[in-house]
Amino acid sequence: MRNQERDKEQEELAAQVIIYEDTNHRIKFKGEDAVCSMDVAYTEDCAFVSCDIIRGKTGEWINTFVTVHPLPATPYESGYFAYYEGPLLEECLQILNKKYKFVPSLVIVDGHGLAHPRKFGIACWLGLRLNIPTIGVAKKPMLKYNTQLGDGKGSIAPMLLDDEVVGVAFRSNKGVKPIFISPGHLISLETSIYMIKRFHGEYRIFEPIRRADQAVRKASKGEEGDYELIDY
DNA sequence: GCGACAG
DNA sequence: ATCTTGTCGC
Repeated sequence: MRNQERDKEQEELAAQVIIYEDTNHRIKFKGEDAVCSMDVAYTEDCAFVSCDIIRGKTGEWINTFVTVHPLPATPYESGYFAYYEGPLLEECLQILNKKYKFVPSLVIVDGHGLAHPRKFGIACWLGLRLNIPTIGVAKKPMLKYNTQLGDGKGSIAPMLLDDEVVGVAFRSNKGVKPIFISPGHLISLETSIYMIKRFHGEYRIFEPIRRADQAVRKASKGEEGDYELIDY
C-alpha cells in the first residue's frame, strides 16, 4: 500500500477511535482484571513479543509471557508503525487468549496513541482491533510540545495537533528526558495519565514496559529471565 | 516546496 | 529496533 492510501486508511480508522472527554477515571478494575504492557524485540530471523501482566486493582506483577513470531513482511516506516508491529502484538494476545482464555482490561503499548500526525498511533490501531482500552507510552515525540516542561518529577506539558490536546509529555523523574503519553482507544487522556502514574515505578521508563523490554531482549538472546516463553 | 517523523 | 565499553553520577 502506498503512503497516500495508508494515510487515508489511518484517517478513516481514526474516526472510529473512541476517546472519552471526561476527567473521571472511567476504568474501575475489579478483582481479577489484568493490565498488560507489551514490547517487541527483533533478531535477524524472528520477532519476540512480550506481554507483561499485572493486576489492575493492586498493581501486583503476575507474569511476563513471551511469544515468537516471523518478522513482519513490510519494513518499518515512521508514521506507520502499527502496520509493522501491530499484528505482532495482536497475535501474541491471541495466543494467550487461546491458551489461557486471557483477556486484558487495559493494554499499554510501547509507542503512541492519539499523539500521532493523523491521530492514529499503534495504540489506537490495537484498541480498535481488540475493542479494548489502550494507552500509548513512547520515548520520543512525534508532535511538538512545550519544551518549557518543568524539570521536576511529574511535570506535564500538552502535545498539540491543530490546537487539540492529543497527549502529554511527562517528566517521570527529576532531570530526565520526558516520556510521551496518549490515549489509544476507549479511554480518556486524564485516565491515561492516571494509569501511567499509578503503575510507573522508579525509573524513567514505565516499569511494566521496562520489564517487557527486558523479557524480550533476554528471550531474543536465548537468556533466562523473569519471563515465560511460549512455544508455538 | 522541504524537512521532520514512535519501534 | 539493532550494532556496542566504558564511564559519570546519585
